[in-house]
Amino acid sequence: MESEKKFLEGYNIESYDRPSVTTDVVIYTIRQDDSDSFRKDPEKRLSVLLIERAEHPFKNKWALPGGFVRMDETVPDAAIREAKEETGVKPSALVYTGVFSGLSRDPRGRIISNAFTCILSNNEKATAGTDASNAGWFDISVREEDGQYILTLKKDELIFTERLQKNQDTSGMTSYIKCGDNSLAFDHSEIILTSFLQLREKAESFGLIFDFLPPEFTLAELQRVQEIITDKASVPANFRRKVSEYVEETGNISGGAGHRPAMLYRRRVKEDVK
Amino acid sequence: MESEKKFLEGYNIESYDRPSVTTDVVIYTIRQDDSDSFRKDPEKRLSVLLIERAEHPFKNKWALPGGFVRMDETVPDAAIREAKEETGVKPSALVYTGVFSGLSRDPRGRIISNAFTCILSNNEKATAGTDASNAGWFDISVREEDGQYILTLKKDELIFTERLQKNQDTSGMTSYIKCGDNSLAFDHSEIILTSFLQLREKAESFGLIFDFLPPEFTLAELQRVQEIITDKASVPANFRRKVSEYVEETGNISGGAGHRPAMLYRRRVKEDVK
DNA sequence: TCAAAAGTGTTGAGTCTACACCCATGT
DNA sequence: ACATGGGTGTAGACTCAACACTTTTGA
Repeated sequence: MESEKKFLEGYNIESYDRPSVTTDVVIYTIRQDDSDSFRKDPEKRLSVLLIERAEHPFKNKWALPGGFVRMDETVPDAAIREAKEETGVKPSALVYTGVFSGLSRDPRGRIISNAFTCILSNNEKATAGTDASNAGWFDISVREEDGQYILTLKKDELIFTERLQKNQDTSGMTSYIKCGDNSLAFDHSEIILTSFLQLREKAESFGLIFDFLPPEFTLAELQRVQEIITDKASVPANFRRKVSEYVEETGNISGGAGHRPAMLYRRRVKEDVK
Repeated sequence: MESEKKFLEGYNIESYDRPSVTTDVVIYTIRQDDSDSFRKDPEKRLSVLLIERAEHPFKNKWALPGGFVRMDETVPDAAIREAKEETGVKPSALVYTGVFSGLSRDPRGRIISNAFTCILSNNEKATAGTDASNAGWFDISVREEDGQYILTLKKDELIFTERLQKNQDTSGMTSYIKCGDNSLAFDHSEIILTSFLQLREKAESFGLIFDFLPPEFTLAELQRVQEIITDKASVPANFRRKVSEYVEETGNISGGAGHRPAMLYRRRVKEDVK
């Protein structure tokens, strides 16, 4: 097409006002304390990676890993790059979370962020943070109280609590609006809540829970992951029956844990015909 | 914070290379033919709004409504504006669909699009297109054939067929890749497929189907909407029982069709305690 | 020996599907 | 009258939560 070629030669995209684009990543993992009893499973907690900002804006506040999307990478690639930079590990389960584009979400100017959720399996030993930045895992919990969500992030003595109000605009878009002041940078508490609610919903139907574990795992480990995320206990006998359609036996046996060894399973790849 | 203020004064966001941001909107409605029998329900079809591009790039190709996000509006607001411009009506059910950020998706340069799905209730009489643009409703259907999705869009004699391959990258992001040449502009066939699969999944669990109908409707109408989208028939007796938790009676009665009048229902607002 | 977890079996409640059947209407 | 959609009832299949019970290990 000759005329299209000519059009493109005359077209300069730089000549229009436009926003900047960043990506932010909510990285989850499950951490455990050292065991107190030799037999008992150590307590495990769902955690999110945050970074203490070394530079303005929001200097010294904690924020999600993230940054500007480069000209030569897609948005998901940028998210993977950010996650790898902060943990040293390529995350699994990159899931799209949403756009965050409030007009004053960033004091530097008009910046639109595309947020992703991803998961680090607990056998990868991630190095939280680079030399340049101070990073840390925060235990996350969310509870609902008269229509508001209360998000709590906790790392040792550092505790952030944010109240967020669910909002449906006239077109049916749902978003979450902070009540009160920032304890996290930007609108990151909204991003984290959005991401967490997505994660919890998927985990209830056995989605994303496999990504927290190594390729081979016991059903009890898998059940524990689901329970930690959804905050709902289930009966082992029932869990193993419901999950059976998603897993298959490896033939290997776990051992060395003060009790009867368990069959190791792997995730079932395809939807096999029944 | 004095130092933050100073930082921001020295910060010029314009000095960085950055992509442009657009939004594209997949607008659905359900259309019906004129009735052939006085009694029988007219046949209904799910349709998507497309616009024939008047300008380069992709001049004379059909594309989704969309455009650049302005500096003074959020991304969802831009989507609502675009939808209103092309239909004259404010759409309901704006749902986030995804980011599309392939490096060469737009010949004008690096452009990232955030796509939305929205729905026009069939009682609004939308005026497809503005004076400036040629717009039209295309019947949409998707079928699966040995692992590929086949998307068909049809308006009178105009028929577009696109084959798309499901792709999971190593991080678990799923996307759909066109096989063969473009019959639609940009990567819009991928956006439409992504949107449609989301719509169908939600419709199966009674999501989004209400937005195709006026505020008061009969259960048969609602059932028809679900059947059109999911392409699965259900038994009326069972449908009405399953849907009962999402609706409530209005007390009004429909009439004037060649058969027994039906109770009109509305969407139930809250999750009432049982 | 025994605490802890692995794993199987069973029962009763509830849900879902398919089908049979009657109702009300406008032409 | 009758085709068409509105609406209720129900038997059998299936699913699921809860609980009882046996097995196997390492210290």
